[in-house]
Amino acid sequence: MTVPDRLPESDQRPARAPRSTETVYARLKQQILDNRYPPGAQILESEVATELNASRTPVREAFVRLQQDGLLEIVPRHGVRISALSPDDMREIYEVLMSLEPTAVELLAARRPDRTELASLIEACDAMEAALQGEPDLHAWAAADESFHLNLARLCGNKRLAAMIMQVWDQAHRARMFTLSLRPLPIKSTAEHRAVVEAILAGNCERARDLYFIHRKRGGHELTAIIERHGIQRL
Amino acid sequence: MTVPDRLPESDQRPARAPRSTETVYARLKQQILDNRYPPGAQILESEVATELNASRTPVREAFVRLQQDGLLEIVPRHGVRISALSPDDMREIYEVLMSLEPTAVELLAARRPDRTELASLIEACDAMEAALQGEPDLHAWAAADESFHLNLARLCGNKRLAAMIMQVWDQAHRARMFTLSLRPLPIKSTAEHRAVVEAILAGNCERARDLYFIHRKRGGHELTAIIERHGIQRL
DNA sequence: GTGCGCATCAACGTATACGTTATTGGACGC
DNA sequence: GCGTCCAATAACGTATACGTTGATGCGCAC
Repeated sequence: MTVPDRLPESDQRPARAPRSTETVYARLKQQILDNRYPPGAQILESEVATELNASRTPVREAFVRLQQDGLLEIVPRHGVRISALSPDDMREIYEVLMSLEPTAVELLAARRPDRTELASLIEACDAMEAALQGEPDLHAWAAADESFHLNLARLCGNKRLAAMIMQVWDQAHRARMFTLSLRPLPIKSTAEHRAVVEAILAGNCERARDLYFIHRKRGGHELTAIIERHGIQRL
Repeated sequence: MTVPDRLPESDQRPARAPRSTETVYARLKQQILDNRYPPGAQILESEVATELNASRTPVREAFVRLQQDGLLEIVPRHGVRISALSPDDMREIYEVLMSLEPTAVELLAARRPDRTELASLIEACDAMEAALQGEPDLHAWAAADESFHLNLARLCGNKRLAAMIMQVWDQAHRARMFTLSLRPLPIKSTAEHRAVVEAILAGNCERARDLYFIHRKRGGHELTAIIERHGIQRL
C-alpha cells in the first residue's frame, strides 16, 4: 500500500480496450431488464460464459455487481436466481422513490435551472404527449417516462442520490413494463410531469417537490392496485 | 419433510465453512472504516491476498463489492484507491440522509411500535446519555449514536431503505470519527434522539419526522462548518 | 412399495497460470 | 542538462485447473 502525496490527476486516456467484465455486466443487465431471463430463473455461470464468449471469471464479477443492484441473488453452490419482486418489494421500492425523487426535484429546482438545462426533461414531456396523440404508443410513452426520471436524477446535482434512484428504478423496470397495458392511459401522469417542469422553471421548489411527491404517490397506488386486483405475487 | 432451517446450537455439526470472499470483504471493510487504509491509499490485490491468506480471486470479488459500497475505486491496471470524501461528497451524503432517514422514522412511527420494539433505540439513547455523564467518552457516544441510526434503519420495515441508509452512513463513518473531537459536546444531539423516540411512541408521525429532519440537518451543518473552518479538502 | 444410504456428478469457490498493458528507469541523442 | 525512446517489469484482467460440496439417482434392505 502506498500513499501518494498527490492524488493522480484523472487524465483522459486515448483508447481503452473494453473490459470483458463490463460487456458481460451490461448485456446481462439488459437481458434481465428485458425479461429475457424471467424472474425466478436459475442461471449457471458456465451457461452465460459460453453464451457471451467469456470465461467464468468476468461472469462471476458481473453477477456480484448485479446482486448488489438487487437484480439477482447469488445462491452459494446453486448458481444465481433472477430476483422476483413481491408486492412487498414494490411497496419498498415506491417508499424509497417517494423519499428520494421529491428530494431530487427540490435540489434541482433550488439551482434555478433555465430551459436549456432542462432540455432533456422538456423533450421527454414532449415525447410523452406525442406518444398519446392518436393511437397511443405505450412503449414509446414508457421510454419517455423513463428518460424523464433518469434525467431528473442526473440533473439534481447529487450523484449518490441519482445512483440510488436509478437502482430502484431498474429494479421496478419489469413491473412497470408488465403493468403498462393494464393501467389507464397515462394522460394525467403526462400532465403531472409537465407541471413539475413548469414549477421548477418558476423557481418554486416547494411546489415542484409537492407536485412530484403526489405524482409518485399516485403512480405507486396505481401500480399496487393493479397488482392486488390481478393477485400477482411475483413479477 | 423439511429440514429445520437452523443448525443445532451444539457444535456437533461443524458450521458451514465461511466463504473466503466474505471474510476478505468484512475485514477489508472494517479496516477501511477504521482508517487503517487511509483515504487516497493505493492497494494491490496481491498485498491484501497475502495479508489475509487468500488468493487474488476472492480479493477481487471483495473489491467489486466495496466499490459499489462507495468505499474504494477500482482503477483499471492500477489497483484500487480508497475513496476520499470531498466537502462536496459530504454534502451529497447529508442530502441523501436528510431524505431517507426522516422517511424511515415516519414509516416506523406509522407502525405504532411499543417500547419493547424500540428497545434498541432506547438503549442507544441511554448509552449516549451515560457517555456524557462525568468525563465525556466521545467514542462510546459515537458508538451509541451509530447503533441508534442503524437500528432505526433496521426497524423501519423497508430493507431497501435500510440498506441505502447504512451504505451512505458507512461512507461518512471516517468523517464522523474525525470530527468527533472537533464538534461541541453532543448534548443537544442526544436530547434530540430521545425526543424522536418519544414522538414515535406517542404515535405522532409528523412530529417524529420533523424532529428527525431537524436533527439530521443540524448534524450536517455542524459537520460542514467544521470541514470549512479547518479547510479540510479530503477525508 | 418405501425409505435409507452410498456413489456419482455437476457446479461452484478458490487457486494459479498466462497474456496484456501501463509505468518506470536508463541510455542515447541533442 | 534535458527530453525522448525503449526495454524491463509489475500488476492487472482473463482463462483455466483443482478441490469441495450439495444434489441426484440407483440399489438394497425392510
